[in-house]
Amino acid sequence: MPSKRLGNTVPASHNARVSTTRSTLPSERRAHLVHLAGELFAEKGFRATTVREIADAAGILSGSLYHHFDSKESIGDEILTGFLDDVLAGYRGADADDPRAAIEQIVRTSSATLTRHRAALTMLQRDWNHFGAQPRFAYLRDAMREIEKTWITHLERGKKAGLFRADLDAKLTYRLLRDVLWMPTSWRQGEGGWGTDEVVDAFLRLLFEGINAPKRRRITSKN
Amino acid sequence: MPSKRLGNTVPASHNARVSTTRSTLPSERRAHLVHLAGELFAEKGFRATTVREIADAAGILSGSLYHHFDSKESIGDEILTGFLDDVLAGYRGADADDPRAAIEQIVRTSSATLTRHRAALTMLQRDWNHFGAQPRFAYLRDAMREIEKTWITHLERGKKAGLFRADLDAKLTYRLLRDVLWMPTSWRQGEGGWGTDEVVDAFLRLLFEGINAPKRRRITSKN
Amino acid sequence: MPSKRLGNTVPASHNARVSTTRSTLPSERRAHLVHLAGELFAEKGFRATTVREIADAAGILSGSLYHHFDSKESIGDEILTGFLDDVLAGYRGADADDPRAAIEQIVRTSSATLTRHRAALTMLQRDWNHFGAQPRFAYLRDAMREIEKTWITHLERGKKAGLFRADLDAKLTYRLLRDVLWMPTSWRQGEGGWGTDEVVDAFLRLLFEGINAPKRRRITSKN
Amino acid sequence: MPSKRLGNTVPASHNARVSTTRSTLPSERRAHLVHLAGELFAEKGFRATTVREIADAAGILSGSLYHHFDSKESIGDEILTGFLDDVLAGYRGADADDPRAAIEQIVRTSSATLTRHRAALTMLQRDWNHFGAQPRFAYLRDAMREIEKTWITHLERGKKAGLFRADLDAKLTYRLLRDVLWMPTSWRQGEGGWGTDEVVDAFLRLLFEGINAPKRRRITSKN
DNA sequence: GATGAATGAGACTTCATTCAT
DNA sequence: CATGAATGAAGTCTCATTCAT
Repeated sequence: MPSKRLGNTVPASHNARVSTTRSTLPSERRAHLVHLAGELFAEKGFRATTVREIADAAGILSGSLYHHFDSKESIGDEILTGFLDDVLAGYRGADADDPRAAIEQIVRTSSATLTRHRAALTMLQRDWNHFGAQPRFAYLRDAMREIEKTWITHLERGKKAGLFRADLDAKLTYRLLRDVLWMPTSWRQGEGGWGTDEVVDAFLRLLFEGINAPKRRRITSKN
Repeated sequence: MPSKRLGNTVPASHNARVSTTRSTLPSERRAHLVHLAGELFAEKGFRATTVREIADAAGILSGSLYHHFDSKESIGDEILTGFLDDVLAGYRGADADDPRAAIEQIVRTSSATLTRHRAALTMLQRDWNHFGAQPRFAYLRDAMREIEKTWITHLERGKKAGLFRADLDAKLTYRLLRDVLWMPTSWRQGEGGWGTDEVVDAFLRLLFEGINAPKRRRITSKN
Repeated sequence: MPSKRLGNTVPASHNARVSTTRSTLPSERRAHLVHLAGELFAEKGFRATTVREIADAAGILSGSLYHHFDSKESIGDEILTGFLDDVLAGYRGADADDPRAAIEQIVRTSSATLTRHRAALTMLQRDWNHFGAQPRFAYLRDAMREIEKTWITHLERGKKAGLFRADLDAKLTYRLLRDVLWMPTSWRQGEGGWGTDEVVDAFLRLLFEGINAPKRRRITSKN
Repeated sequence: MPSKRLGNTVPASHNARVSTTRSTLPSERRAHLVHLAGELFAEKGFRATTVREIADAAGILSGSLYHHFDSKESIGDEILTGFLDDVLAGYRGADADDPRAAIEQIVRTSSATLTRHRAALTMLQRDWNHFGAQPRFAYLRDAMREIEKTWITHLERGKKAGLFRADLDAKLTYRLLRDVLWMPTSWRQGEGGWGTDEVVDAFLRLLFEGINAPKRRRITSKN
C-alpha cells in the first residue's frame, strides 16, 4: 500500500514539528488558542490575520502569545498538521475492495473530517501558496501526494473493472473531484442552509449519475 | 429575460467605478501594468503582493505606479471589473431555449472567458473575503447575484421540462457547478498538461452523465 | 445659562473621542509623548511635523509611537481636547453678574489656561483648516460655538446695562477680542520679554479704554 | 526717514528674486497662475497645497507648471514679494505729522492693501515659520522690521505729544495692533457679512476709545 | 503566564520635480 | 507650451517579534 509508505513520512515530519513548540502538553489553554487562531485564519486568511487579532480574541496581549508559540507560523503549522493527520487517517481507512465503495467511503469520511477541521481546510486552500513554498511545510506536499495517489488508485481500479467510464482521465477527475469535495467547506457555515449530509449526497449523485434525468425510467428500476 | 434587467444594473455600477480611476483611456501602458499586477495577484494573492513587486515587474519604482492608479485597490478593481463584464456578457449571450443547450453555452463561453481572465478569477476566489467586505466592491456581489440567477433559471427550467432530475436542489447544484467550473482556472497553467477543451469536455460529461460507465453498453455501441 | 447647556454637549463628545484612543489611562509615558508632540506641532505646524520627529524627540522609533496612539491625528486630537476642556471650564467659571467683571474674568482665566496650553492654541490657530474640516474634530466647532455664545452674551448684557457703547457689533467685537486675546500665546515665548500679566493688563486697558490719553482734559478742546 | 533706508533693501532683494524666475513678463497667463496658487495657499496652507492642485485649478498638468516657475517655492515668493511691496508702499505714504492721523492712514491703507492681497497675508501668517526660516525669504524679515519700526515711531511720537497714554508699551502695542489689523483678513471672506469698512471702523474705535461707553454721556452730545 | 514598551523591517502612499516627446 | 511617464525622497502606518518587569 503506498499510503503506508507515505504514512511514515508525514506524521514523522509532524512530530518533528510539534517538538519545536515549547510545550508538548496541549494544555487546554493552548488548544483553545489554536482553535481561535484557526477560525480567524479561515475567515480572513493567514497573512491577513494579525497576531494581535488572535490575542484579542483570547483576551490577552499579542506579546503574550509568544509564551505559547514560537511564532505565528507555528500556530498555522499546528493547525494544518492536526488536520492532515486526520484526513490521512480517514483515507487510509477507506480500503473497501469495490472502487465505488472505496470512493464513497472517502467521500463520507472526508465529509466528517472536513467538518471538524473546516478552518484548517480553508487555510489550506486559501494560503496554499504561502505555506507550500516554505520548506518547513514540506509535509503538506507529502500529504497531498498521498491523497492524490489514493484517489487515482481507486479510479484506475474502477476503470479496469468496467465500473467507470473507460475514457476517464484519472488525474483530471481526481483534481476535479477532490476540489469539489473540499469546496463546500469553505462556503460560509450554513450559507445556503445545507446540512453536511445534504451536500454530500447531492455531490455523490452528481458524481455518479450527472444531472440528467434517468434515461429510460420505464425499463430500468433505477441505478 | 431577467438577465436583461440585471444587465443594466451591473455595467452601470461598473462604469461608475471606472470613472473613479484617474484616466479612462486604458492607454496601453496602463493596460500592461494591470496585466502584470493581475498575474502577481493571482500567483501570490492580493494582499501578499506588494506594490513594489508590481513596479519591479514593470521596471519602474513603486511610487511611479501612482501616476497610473489611485491605489493598489484600484488596480484590483480594474482587473475584477474587466473580468466580470466579460463573464456577464457571456452569460447574457447564453440564451438558448433548451436548458441543456443554454448550460452548455454557459460552460463553453465561461471556459473561454476564464482562460482570458485566469488571473482575475483566481483573485476573485482567493481574495473574495478581502474585496467582498468593502463597499467599493459592491459590484462584485451584484455580478455574482446575476450569475447565480442565470444558473438557477436554467436549472429550474430543465427540471420542469423533465430534462434534469426532479430532485436537484437548484441552488446547491449551482454552487457546486459554478465552483467546479471556475476551479481548473486556478490550477497552475498546464499543471497537468490539460488543455482547456479537455477540461471542459471532461467537465461536461461529468456534469451530464456522472462517472459511471454507460448503463447498457451491450446494446448501444455509442462512445 | 447657555453655557451650562452646551457644557454637557462638549465634554460628552470629548469623552467619546478619548475612548477611541487605545488606552484611557494617560499613563505618564503617554502624557509625556503628547506633550512633546504638542511642542513640535506648535512650532512647525501639525502637518509639517513628522511622526519621526516626535519619536526622535522621545528617543524611540517612529513606529513605536503607534503602540500608544492610533495615528498622528489622534495625538492632535488628544492635545486639542485637553485644551478645549480647560478653556471651557474657565469660561463657565466666569459668571460674574457684572458684564465687565465677567469679561475680565474670562480674560484672566484665559490667560492662565492659554499659557498652560500654549502649544495647543497655536495648533488650533495654525491648523484650524486642517482639523476643522474633518468630522472627527466636530467637537472643535462645538467648543468654539460655546465660546462665541459666552462672549456675545456678556457683551450684549453690557450694552443693555449701558456699560458698553451701544453701537458695538457684539459678534464682530467678539471675533476681534478673542483673536487678540489668543494671539500673544503664539508669539514665541518671551519674544519681547513680556510676562503674561503684562500682556493681559495691556490688553485689558486697551480693551476698555483704548490707546487715547485720559479724556478729562476739559481744557484741551481737541477731538 | 528710516523707511527710505529699508526701502532700498527690500525691493532690491525682491528684484533679485524675480530675476530667478524664468520669464520677466508677467504675461497674463503667469499672473493668473500666481493668483490661483495664492488662493489655494491661503485656503489650505502652503505646504498642504500640492502643485497638482494648482495645476488642476489652471487646467494643466502639474509638470507644466514648471514651464512658468522654477519651483513651488518661487510661486510663494512671487506672491509674498508682490504683497509686501504694496504694504510697504502704503506704510511709506502714511506720513502725516499728527501721529494719530498717521496711524489712521496706516490702518486705512493697510485695509485696502490687505483686501487686495488677502491670500498673501493669510499665507504670511499661516506659513511664517516655513518661509521665515529660509534664507531665500530674508526679505520677509526685512519688511516686517520696517513695518514694526514705522508703528513704533508713530506710537512713541504720540506718547511724547501727550496724545497717547504715557504707559503704553510701544512694542507690545504694535504687536497687538498689527496682529489685530491683519486678523480679519484671514476670516473667511464675508464670514460674518462684515464689509471691510465696517471692520476698520470698529477697529479704529476700539483702538482709540475702547469698549467702554463714553464717560459723561449726559453732558456731551457727542457720538 | 502576562504586561507594556519597544524594535525593525517593510508596507502603501504622496509629492515636488525632471525630461523626452 | 504642454503632456505623460518617471524619479526619489519622505511620510504615515502595520506587524511579528523581543524582553524587562
